[in-house]
Amino acid sequence: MDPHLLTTFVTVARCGSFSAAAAELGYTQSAISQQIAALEADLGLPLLSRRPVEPTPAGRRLLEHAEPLLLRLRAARADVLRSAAAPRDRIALAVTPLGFTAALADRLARARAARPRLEVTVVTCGRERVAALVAEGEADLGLVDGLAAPSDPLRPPDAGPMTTAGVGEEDVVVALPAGHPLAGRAALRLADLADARWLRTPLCPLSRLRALVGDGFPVALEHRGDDVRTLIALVAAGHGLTLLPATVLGGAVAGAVGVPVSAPRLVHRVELLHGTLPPGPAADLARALTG
Amino acid sequence: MDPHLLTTFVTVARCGSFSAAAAELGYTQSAISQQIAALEADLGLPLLSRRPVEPTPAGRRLLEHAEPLLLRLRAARADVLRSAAAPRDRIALAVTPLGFTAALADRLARARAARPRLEVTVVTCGRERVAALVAEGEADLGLVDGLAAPSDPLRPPDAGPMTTAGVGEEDVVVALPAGHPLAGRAALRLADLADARWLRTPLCPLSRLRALVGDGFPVALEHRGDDVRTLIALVAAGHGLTLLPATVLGGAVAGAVGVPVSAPRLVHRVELLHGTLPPGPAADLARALTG
DNA sequence: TTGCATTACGAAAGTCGTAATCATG
DNA sequence: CATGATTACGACTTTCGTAATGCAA
Repeated sequence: MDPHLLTTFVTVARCGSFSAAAAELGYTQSAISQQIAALEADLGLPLLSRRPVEPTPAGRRLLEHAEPLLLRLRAARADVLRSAAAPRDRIALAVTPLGFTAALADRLARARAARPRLEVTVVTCGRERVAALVAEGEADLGLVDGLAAPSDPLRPPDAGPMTTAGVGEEDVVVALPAGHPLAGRAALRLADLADARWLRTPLCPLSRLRALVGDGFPVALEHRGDDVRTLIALVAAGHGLTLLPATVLGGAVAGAVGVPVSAPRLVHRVELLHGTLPPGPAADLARALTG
Repeated sequence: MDPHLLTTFVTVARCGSFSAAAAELGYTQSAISQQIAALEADLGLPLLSRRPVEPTPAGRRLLEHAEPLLLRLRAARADVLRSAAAPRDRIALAVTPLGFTAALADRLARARAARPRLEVTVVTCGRERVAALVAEGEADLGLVDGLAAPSDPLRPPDAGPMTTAGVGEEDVVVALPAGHPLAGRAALRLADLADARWLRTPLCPLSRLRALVGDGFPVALEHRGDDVRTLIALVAAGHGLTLLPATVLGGAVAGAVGVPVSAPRLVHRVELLHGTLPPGPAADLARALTG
């Protein structure tokens, strides 16, 4: 179970081909074949069926372990290296699209005012990638958002030991087309909307919604991507509903209306993610964001 | 960051000596020296100070990552192997001393009655070890106990992906010497006992208690080991207080008295731990224990 | 001097690439 | 057949053990 072989294995599984994986990893077909053979010999199990190249049941099981394992390995390496590195005046912030709220942007601005020389990079990406970037030390701090019961933690993806701290909670609204029969209501119960058609979007994962509220929430349309304006346009055009933070869809925006959720009590929560921070700008910024 | 080198590193760090680690791992002194050198070269950092052999700050950081990482690696391997193995009529159960309650023993007995050919092994050990045994597949099921707020999960140590399920909660009592001024009370508030002297014992971790109740609970005596009778004897002799499940210290036992805790609301909770179980005796037993 | 880590070096094993071979759609 | 995985084999690299060397109590 050499990580080297594991990396090759996940690449082959992803590519569905030995030769494609060889090209991607800069090896020859033959080397890949030998590595997979070595891994299979080590475990005493076939991991891939050939022609077409697909993981066997055991291979699928290994895949589930391998990715997070390799991530943790990179994270450990990065953390040790970082712990010995000199603090730098460059900060990288990884944020989910709805995680970087106006309030947090303000706090960041105030913190920067006190440290004018501080270079800041902000990267927007999905929650798993945020966690991975923070774990691997590519980002010093991460901001992930999600639905939660009030003051409940978010449970970000496990990418190794990491500190989390809530940095903001705000109300949640149902995004409805302006002409929707319920658009005029003062508040809505989510249970009453479980049979409506919903948008599947990374900005509001339906799986999370079902875990918090219950079954239902059938998918009307899938939206891939980060852009909130696209999402609101889809809602406005009646393709389906979604949930958004109240500050994002305050009143009526571009043909969509946000109606507060009265039950169950839900909040849009933002959490700060970081590894063990050495004293320096990153730690200061973490304090500033925590408020 | 080869796991092989990592294993060598943690062994050397634990032994505090290259030669002792060499003996333990079945290598020569020279090989160990070369492996540590390779790891240090890979990270570009000194990890051990020599004479005496002690981890450097970077080495300490690496140690924190290495142990759980290696555990997860073994766990992944075991899980893949297990997923492909035929179900066997032998079950191993890893339990913490207070995790294997009478109620659970009964459920186990009933489950065995239905499957007379089932061989069962029960291993008692600490919570980390239970988690590790389950993760590595040495045990099919684990039972860990701990203090928690009612219906709150226990958060067992992270040893890889694992399913947890509550299998029992019962009240908690403060164990007091029979002659203690408070021994006659119907109930006690823990906050009032924060200044009393407490026993440090793995059966009731004070760190957990402090996290749930607050600071205080100074240590009067440390007890290492699993034996509840020893613990009760220590309480009876006035060496300090501890918390126990109500069924363990129901009335007065051997000079100690259990007084219910009225505030905060705490329970002694037992959780079942297991990996993904293939259909078979282990899964059946898990169902039986869950009740 | 003694115990223990390091270095030098040769033997053994492992890993990769080239090229031939094999299997399957 | 043709595409793509496997096998054979040689070159190179890595890793270990033996033995000599270095170093601090």
